[in-house]
Amino acid sequence: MKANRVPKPAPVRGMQDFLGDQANRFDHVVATFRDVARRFGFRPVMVPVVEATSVYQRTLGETTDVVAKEMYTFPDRGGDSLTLRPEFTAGICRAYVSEGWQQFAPLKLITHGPLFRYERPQKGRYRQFHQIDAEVIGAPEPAADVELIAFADLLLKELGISGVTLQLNTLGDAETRDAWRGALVTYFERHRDALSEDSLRRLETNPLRILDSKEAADRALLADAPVIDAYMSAQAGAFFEAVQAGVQASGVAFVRQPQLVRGFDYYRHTAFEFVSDALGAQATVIGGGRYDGLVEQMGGPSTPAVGWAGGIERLMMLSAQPVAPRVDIALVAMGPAAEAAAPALLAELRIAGFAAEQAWRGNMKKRMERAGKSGARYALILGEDEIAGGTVMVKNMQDGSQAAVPRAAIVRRLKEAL
RNA sequence: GCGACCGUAGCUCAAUAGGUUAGAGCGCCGGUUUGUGGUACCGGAGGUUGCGGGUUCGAGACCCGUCGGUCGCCCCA
Repeated sequence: MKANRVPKPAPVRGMQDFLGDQANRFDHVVATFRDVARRFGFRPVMVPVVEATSVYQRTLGETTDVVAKEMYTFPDRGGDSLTLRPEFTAGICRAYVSEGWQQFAPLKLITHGPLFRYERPQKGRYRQFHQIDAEVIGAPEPAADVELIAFADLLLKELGISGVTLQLNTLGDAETRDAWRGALVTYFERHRDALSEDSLRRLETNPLRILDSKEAADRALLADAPVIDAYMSAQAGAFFEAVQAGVQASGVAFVRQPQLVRGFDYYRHTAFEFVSDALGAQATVIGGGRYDGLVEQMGGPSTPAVGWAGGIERLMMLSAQPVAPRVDIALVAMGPAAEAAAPALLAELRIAGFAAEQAWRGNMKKRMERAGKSGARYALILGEDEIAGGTVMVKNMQDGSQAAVPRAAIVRRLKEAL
């Protein structure tokens, strides 16, 4: 009889709970990321989930959607305006300046965690989502860009993800970008009447974005739109050449995508995205680029930097199913004497490095059932007979065979078997 | 913010064109087996059909509203 019905609680819109396979996949993406990062010599950095609103407002660009309508911004009890981080880079640069990390430059950093954007959720897009993130701060060399791209590429391979293509472009240096942008505006102004409604708005807010419009009307105009190469300064051109050569030499396949632009205002030079067509309307799995002016804009010294971020949920959707966490041993202890002896046996097994679990309740059948479901390789049966004889029954869960092993020899014997 | 589709046990779904007591599989609990899992058989618990209103003799099905979900637009990881 349910007296008072409490409505079933739901997670906040666009936020998810993970258990089982989902949680395993999440964990697997992060663990693989850490492992690959280690091979590239990247080190962890931790930064807050919340920053002063100004950290994002100024740097991402006032007119970008993230700043204009997607930030979780709220006043704290002291009246300061805070924002849940919508991306990693700005916060890391803030920390770099706050903590005087220039003394450690060049820094190769990784981090991961939740990000928040107030958007309408859909496939591969959530209000709380998670990213892995890699940044190189304090390196003007194209080799830094190359290494980051190789890092991302190897990560995808290690995750068993295929069918992803690397699109590479340059936005040039500040002069190049400005000149190109000006040419684009002039060009699209001339074709105002042919532009889609959305692109007319983009023309005012972020003209570069017209380049990746999905509207057929817009796409028809793109063929003759000015290409950045025509406005490229010598240095910017040379830089991009070096990046492309390095990526190629790393054995990473890519396609030049001259219409690739990125969402935030701080990007300069290299811009890239690893894209997939298996994510519904979302294409980008990992995206990044160079942001040479950002640290300085934060009030720090002039500092070149590059980085990328990858969506963990998106990587989870693309990765082959990871193996479930391995359980070596399930202990089935029956009777008061056995249950009293269980902790010591478990402690010994765990200290020896085994993944050992114990069923806490039920009759023998139930406990064996649990042992079977846990996927344990061996079940250790400890009952009155074993206690009396100073042994443990070791059962191979694959073939069902079992044998009594002296209690004192148990760890050694399991080490031989596993 | 806009659009389309969808809300039935814990989960995945069913319920002829409105018609008795809303079913099944999986999972869970118990039994066949008072010390042996993965197979099998038997039994059991578990539902205000998202919520509110309306139409009807009668609504899980139809209508309106609302909340939630999914997918798409915008934008992005």
